[in-house]
Formats: sequence, C-alpha cells, structure tokens
Amino acid sequence: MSSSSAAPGREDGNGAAAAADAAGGRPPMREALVAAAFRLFLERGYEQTTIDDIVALAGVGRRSFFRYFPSKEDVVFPDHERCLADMTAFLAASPEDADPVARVCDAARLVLRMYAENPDFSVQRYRLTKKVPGLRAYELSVVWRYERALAEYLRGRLGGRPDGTLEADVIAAAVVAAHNNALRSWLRSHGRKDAGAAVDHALRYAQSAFGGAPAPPSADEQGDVVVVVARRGAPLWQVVREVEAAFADD
Amino acid sequence: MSSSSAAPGREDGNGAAAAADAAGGRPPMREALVAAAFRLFLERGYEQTTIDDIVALAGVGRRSFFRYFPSKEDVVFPDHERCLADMTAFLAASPEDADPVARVCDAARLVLRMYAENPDFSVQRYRLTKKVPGLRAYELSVVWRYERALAEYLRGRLGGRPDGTLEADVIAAAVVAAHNNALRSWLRSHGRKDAGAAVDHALRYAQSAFGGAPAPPSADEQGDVVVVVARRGAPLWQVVREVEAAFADD
DNA sequence: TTTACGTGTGGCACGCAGTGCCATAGCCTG
DNA sequence: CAGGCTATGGCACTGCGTGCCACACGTAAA
Repeated sequence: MSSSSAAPGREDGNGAAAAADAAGGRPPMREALVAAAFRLFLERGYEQTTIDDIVALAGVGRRSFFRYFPSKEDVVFPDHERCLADMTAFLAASPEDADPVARVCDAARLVLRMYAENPDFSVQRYRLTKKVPGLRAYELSVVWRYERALAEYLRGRLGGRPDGTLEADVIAAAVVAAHNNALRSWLRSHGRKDAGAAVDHALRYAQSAFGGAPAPPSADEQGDVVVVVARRGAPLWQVVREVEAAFADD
Repeated sequence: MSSSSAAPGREDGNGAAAAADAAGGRPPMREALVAAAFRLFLERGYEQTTIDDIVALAGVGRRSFFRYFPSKEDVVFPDHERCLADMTAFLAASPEDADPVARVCDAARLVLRMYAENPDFSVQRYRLTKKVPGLRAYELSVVWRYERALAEYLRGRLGGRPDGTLEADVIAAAVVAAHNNALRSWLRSHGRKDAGAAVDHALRYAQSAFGGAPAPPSADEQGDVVVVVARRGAPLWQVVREVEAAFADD
C-alpha cells in the first residue's frame, strides 16, 4: 500500500473515485481493478502477478478485490456474467414459432458481439488465455455455461422428440464449436478480419448439419415440388438426408 | 495443472486395490491415496476434506500426495491420463482409408470403456463432480483434452477441405457431446442400463448429421411407405418437422 | 564390509488465494 | 443530531501447492 502515514481515510492521488455514483452508474473501482490487473498481467505475466500487486496499483484494499471478483480468474472475464444473462433473457424471449436452431445461432452471435465491442481487450485476453493453463480452464467453464444455456433452451423446444435431450446437447455443442472456431480465427487475426461474416459462415455450416434453415433460404422458385418417399421405420437420419439432398441440388 | 504423472506402472484407478499393499503392485501408495481420498470425499464431502486428512488416513506424508497427484482434483480422475494416451495412440494408428468420423466415434468409445471398467467408482465420481463446482470445472478441462485430440486427428484428415478445421472442430464437439449425453444417462442409472447400446445410439445420431455412414442401420419393417410433399423453397426445418411427425404417428 | 550414489519419502517453511470478522468513513433518512 | 445502511479497509486465519533439506533404504563399486 502507498499509505505512508497512519492517517485513516483516502489520501491517495485519486480521491474522486468513491464520491461519484454509488447507485446506478458503474462502480469505478471495478474498472480500476480490471485496468490495473491487465496492465500487470501483460507486462509481467498472469501467474507472476499477485492480488496484492493489483490492489496496490489500483490503490484499493486487498479485501475489496474479492468483493468485485470472486477469484483472480474472474477479473480476466469481467463481462461474461452480463453476457450470459443477456443470452438467457434472449432465449427466454424467443417466439414460439421460431426455428430453435436458428434462434440458438442468434444467441451465439450475442457472444461475438460482446467480443467485438472491445477488440483490443479481447485480443489481449485471448493471448493471456492461450498461454496460461489456469485461465484456459476457467474459460472452459465459462463456455460451458453458455453451452448449457443453449442446450436447456433446445431441450425445451425439442423435448417432445424421442431423443430430444440428445439432439439438444449435440446441437448446442456444435453451435458453440462453430462459433468458437470463427471467434478464435478472428482473434488470431488481431481483430482485422470480418468477425460477423466468419461467424455467419461457421454457424451456417453447423446449422446445415442439423436440418435447420441455414440462411434466408432465398424464397424464390415457388411452385416447384419435391416428393420424398421413404420406408416407414427407416432410420430418421437417412430420411432427413434425403430431404436435404433433394433441396440442395438446384 | 496438466498432470504429468510420471508414475509408470499399470494401475487403472480401481479403488479396490488396497489389498496389494505388501509388495506386489508397483505403486501401492497411489492406490492408497485414491482409496483414502474417496472414502473421505464420500463421507464428508470434497471441500470438507483437506489434503492433511487424506494423508493422515493413508498413513503417508503430506508431501508424498503431491508427488503422485499434481493437485487435489487430480486424485478424482486418476486414470484419465492413461485413457487420453490410449486415445491418442488409437487415432495415430488409424488406417489411411478409414472413415474419419467413424474412427473418431470409436475413439470416443474408449472413454466409455474406461468408465465401464469400474462402474461403482465411475458412479461415485459422477456424484462428486455433479455437486462440486471445482471438480466440474476440472472435468471440463479433461473433456476438452479429449475433444482436442479428436479435433486434431480430424484436422489432419479433413485439412484439405476449404473449411477443414471448422468441420473438424464441430464434428469433434458433436461426437463428444453425444458420447457424454449417453455416458451421463448411464451414470444416472447407477450403471444399470446398457452403456454400449446407449453410446452407440448417440454416436449414430452425431454421425448421421455429418454425412458419415453411421452403422448397420438395423433393418426392420419394410414395406410401409410415407410420402412427403413440400414446396421447394419452404423452410427446411419445417419440412424436417413434417417428416418427423409423419414417422412418429404410428 | 565399507563407501558412494540414486531413489523414494517425510518434515518444515514459505507464498499466495480466498474467507470471516470487525472497525471505520461516508451517505441517506428520521 | 441520532440512527441505520453501505462501501471500504485491515487484519487473521485456513488450505493448497512448492522448494528445500534430511533421512532411510537398496544397489553397485571399491
């Protein structure tokens, strides 16, 4: 701590912090902690930085760090909690007649949007999580919560089918994997590539694998008729593939 | 973090190996530690059990625990390191003309086999990981390493395609999700259900989504015919839903 | 046998993450 | 001004994980 004298209270250079917005606005201490943490993480490494280093640089007490972040890893992902809440709300507000797979893809795009809002921050964090095994493990648990949110929504919509929960889990995993593939590609390019286009392309692939309507199917060519004939009792996946093939060959 | 247990010796995580304490098994201490840990975890909880409790029950020094397990979590998954090595070797030994998706499904079955070798131990561990968030996070990192092994293999086989890495990531995620869905279903049934059949069914579904030839489709019930008529350009998922409905109402 | 060396083990102390408890300073309401 | 509420800081404590050293045992060499 920089408190050289025994004078209680705030005597550090920045006294403007606490006075402002106790209600409504974002607490400045949280932002200060994130800024101090990332500055130290980038200049000396994550594991070489202790909580005491962070709070000393931010000019706050050690105990306050854990009031805003339950663990050291959480300071690296300061906005995922809000994003997860947004995704849950988005899925809960889905219209009943929406295509579930397309809806889940749109929900995944919310995560991309959060990353794209702060490209520099996202790229820095990507470099950190790639190097530090502990952060990679923590990121996995974060991604897992997104995936569970998608799967729970899909279970609600596909629950009636015989293998509803299986389909829900697999589709959610595929959507998350496609999203992450495009996201990591974008992060590796230092945020230069078009993230939206890459994710759209990846999600379209995942969507196409599960019989969803990938993009706007470009409603043209009406009047055409496709007839599918199948044995009753045939494996459903074969029928689905036949349908897809019939629709694809134009 | 990455448990690089250098203990050579074939052990397979069976908790019932306490008998060979004398001089038979290669590392009796490892087995003793696993047995003591699980006994305490089950009777008083994971977080309520300290390393000192475990080593006291096992009758060894505290320092020795960390010689056999890099962290407290590792003692819960004593055999995954070997299983991951088996999977990597299995994939590396794949014939060139094998169907990559089918090969990856077979690799996933290796994990099921490991779980099925010790049903009681697996069910106990499942109950632990379901309750303790820290163990769940650790399990995610373990599963992630399996998924990466599958994805790396697929990238080698599908690398020539334009979206090879995307397809590899998505297929690996789908296969893992399908496998885990069936595995958890089996674990929830206390190991009573047929694990092999459930995993075969789940993997067949995942395989069918990616154009693989799933498996012997189990020919049955020929003769019945279903006819589906749809407008070309109609949302594909609606058509799929119609097909499913037609197959369901018998 | 003695000596030297490698190996497995126990003991000890330390750093650091995370938590509980309490004191204090500010703000709002009475 | 009194009282309550909230945010913050300051400890002290538990527990995981690590580094270092000492010791006991087996084996090979002198």
